[in-house]
Amino acid sequence: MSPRTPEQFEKIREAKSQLILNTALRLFAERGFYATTVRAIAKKAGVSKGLMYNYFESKDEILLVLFEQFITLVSSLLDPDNNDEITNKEMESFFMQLTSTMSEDRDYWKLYFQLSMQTEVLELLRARISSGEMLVRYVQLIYKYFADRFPDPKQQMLFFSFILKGFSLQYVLTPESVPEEEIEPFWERMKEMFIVEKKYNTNNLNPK
Amino acid sequence: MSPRTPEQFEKIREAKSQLILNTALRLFAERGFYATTVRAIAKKAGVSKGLMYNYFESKDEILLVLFEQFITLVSSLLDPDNNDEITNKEMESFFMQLTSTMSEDRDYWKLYFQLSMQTEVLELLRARISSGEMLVRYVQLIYKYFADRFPDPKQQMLFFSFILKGFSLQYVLTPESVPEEEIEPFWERMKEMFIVEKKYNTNNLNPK
Amino acid sequence: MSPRTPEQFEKIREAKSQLILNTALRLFAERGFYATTVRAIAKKAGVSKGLMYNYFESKDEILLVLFEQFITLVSSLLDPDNNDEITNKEMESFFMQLTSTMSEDRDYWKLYFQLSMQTEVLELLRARISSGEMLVRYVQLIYKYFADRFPDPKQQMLFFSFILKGFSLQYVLTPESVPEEEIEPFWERMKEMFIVEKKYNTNNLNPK
Amino acid sequence: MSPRTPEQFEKIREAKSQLILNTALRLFAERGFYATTVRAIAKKAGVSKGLMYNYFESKDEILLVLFEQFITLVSSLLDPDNNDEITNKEMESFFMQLTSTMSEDRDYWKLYFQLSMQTEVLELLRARISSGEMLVRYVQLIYKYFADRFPDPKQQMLFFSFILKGFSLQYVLTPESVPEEEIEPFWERMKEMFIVEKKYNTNNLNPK
DNA sequence: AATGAATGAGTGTTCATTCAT
DNA sequence: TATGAATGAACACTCATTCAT
Repeated sequence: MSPRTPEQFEKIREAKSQLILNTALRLFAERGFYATTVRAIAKKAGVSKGLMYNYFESKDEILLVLFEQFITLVSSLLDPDNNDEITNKEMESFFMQLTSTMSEDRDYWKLYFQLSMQTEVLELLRARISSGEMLVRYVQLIYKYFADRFPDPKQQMLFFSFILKGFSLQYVLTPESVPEEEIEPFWERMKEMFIVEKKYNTNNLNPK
Repeated sequence: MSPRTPEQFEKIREAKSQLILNTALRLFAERGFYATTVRAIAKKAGVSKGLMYNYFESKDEILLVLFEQFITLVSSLLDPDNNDEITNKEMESFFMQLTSTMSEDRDYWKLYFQLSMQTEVLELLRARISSGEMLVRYVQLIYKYFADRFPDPKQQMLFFSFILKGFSLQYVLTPESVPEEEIEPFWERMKEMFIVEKKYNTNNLNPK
Repeated sequence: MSPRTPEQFEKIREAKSQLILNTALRLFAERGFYATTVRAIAKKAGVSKGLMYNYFESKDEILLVLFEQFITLVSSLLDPDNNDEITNKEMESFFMQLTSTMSEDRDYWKLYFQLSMQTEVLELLRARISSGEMLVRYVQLIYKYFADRFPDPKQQMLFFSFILKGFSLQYVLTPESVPEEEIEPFWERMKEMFIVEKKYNTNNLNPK
Repeated sequence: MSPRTPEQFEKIREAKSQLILNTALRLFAERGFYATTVRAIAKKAGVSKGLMYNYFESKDEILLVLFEQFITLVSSLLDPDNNDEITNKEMESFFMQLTSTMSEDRDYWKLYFQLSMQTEVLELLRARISSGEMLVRYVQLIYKYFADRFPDPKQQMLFFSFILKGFSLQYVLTPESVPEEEIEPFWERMKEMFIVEKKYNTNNLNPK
């Protein structure tokens, strides 16, 4: 048999790597990070424990990579065409995408919410996550959105974030508690509340 | 020397027991249940590992007792004078108490949110928690509140729960992200939205 | 109230001591030495753990004292009037007493058999038991009994000891497997086999 | 390098497994089950504590496997060619095998006797041992043997069991107390007593 | 690239024993 | 004399990680 080309090797590595990641994600979301053993991931993925360490340095690193994938996922949601400001259209599209990503990538979201409650795991990630600055940028953009439209932008933004957070949490963790037929009206209400004509045209990007 | 009286023993037990519970609560909230070792609790509480098992059957039981204390805490918040329905006044007072309990008993709430993300720990509790029915009762009461006031009670209640959940989460986990001066306006807005005159006077307690 | 006299104190001590011993014996026989905790003995005896150490140095010492009481019990069984030899009558009475002591003091016997299987516990006792020499004397007496009556005393004595050991074991540990009505015939058979006229009149006390 | 083949792994597992079992058996027989720590087994077997749990679920399971091996051992002794009845020849051969197995597999027998005195350990085994029915069958066969040969089969069988039990106990626990040269005559005597012509030809398998 | 046997530090838990009262 | 809170060494067991093959 002819030896595999380097490209083929790379492909195999890539596939195995994703297999392990996907399996780990499912188990982390299901049972929690601590309660999931490396052995369990290996077994479910159909590979040996040893092989996993060929792809990832540690259990922690698997989590880290998954978290980075999640950040990328979320980033793509938020990413507006125009980097200077978020338009009403973009906001509306963001609403729609949010519901769909939470359905499709529920495990990522479950994991995310799980982690956000556990300071000690977050520490582990924070040190190695480089996307911090990006988030700051988004917060600024969103603040501008509200500042352009409301006399009390901080209050509006806070309220907005509470609702989104609450919805996400409930929709991700206990989807059965959010009736299908109420989702559409919910977003309609959100649009009415927060998607309004731009009035103030500020350039101040800083919430403070 | 004469031995301690039973009352003295009871006093000692009560004090130590609370000391251990408080220490455990702080650590659980800080680091998470799994990441907190029995040794760490003992050390921080200034007692021996062995003594902890004199007071609690297991690490799990400590969690259980803390959870029960939390349930009691929450129950007292929700308990309306009149068991048949929640009045506007009671709802208003509930809003106020919520903020204060989340400040004062932040660790209980942190622990609660943590647990609500971790299915496997919840299982452990669910089997031994008897307060389930009580909660059902509350949900019914709250539903009646909305049914009495709004033409679309399910939507309102859902929206209401999203906001409360989002606020609680943010206020408990990252209080620094909720500016002090925005809290009062937030509750005002909540009152405007949800505390309105009773109109429909339904007797149907069931959301379905 | 007048203070107790030293004699009264002594009486109280004696009674408490026996209470603890009896309780321990029952539990040891029931559950085994290792599986019986000091706490369990204290609880069942209705005294505090601390008090037990007022009477006995350790859990091991309780066992030791019980074992010594057992040795005393057995000694009284074997003790013939005439120290020089065992008569037919004495042997017959020994048979009878054996059955009755095994009924009445079953717990002591159970404990004894338990210990005889556990080398490590025996070591503990052996070092502190002083009754060893006495037993040697008995073996010599019994050997003389057989030497006086049989041409093959060693074989007879061995057979005799097998049967007694087997009977005792079964009667003590699983009395329900020894039908009441078969006990009398069993001893009759033993008498026929081993209680015979003295023939050889040896003075040789040594089996070898 | 290429990984080991499954066969190689199986071989390693088998060897290690037996190594651990043998070491455990020796220590259990020597010191008793409770007094033997997992650490001690690991140390003596020259493996790590952790590895033992790769092969056995628990210390209890090691005991269970050893007990099952013992049951298999004993079964092979008792198993007559003809399942309907035990012949004189089979009984004679049983006598011979008994002595040899007790010499060769003394540790198994020591462990067995130890366990039969300790109710609490037995409970552990009883729940998981499936060989109970087989033993009932043997008892029936042996009863038939006596019923076919003696007018008082129950008495004979009882006597028989006492002697065997007594002999076994003494031979296993204190072999030095059973002189080599007396063993042959002992079995001769047993043969004379219990191996006789078949007379009654009963079909009743039940002792009652 | 791939395996799983092997490790050992760490976990929750037990229990005989001590000691302040 | 009497109590039970308190200790800590020891226990059975777990699991991320390493490594010979």
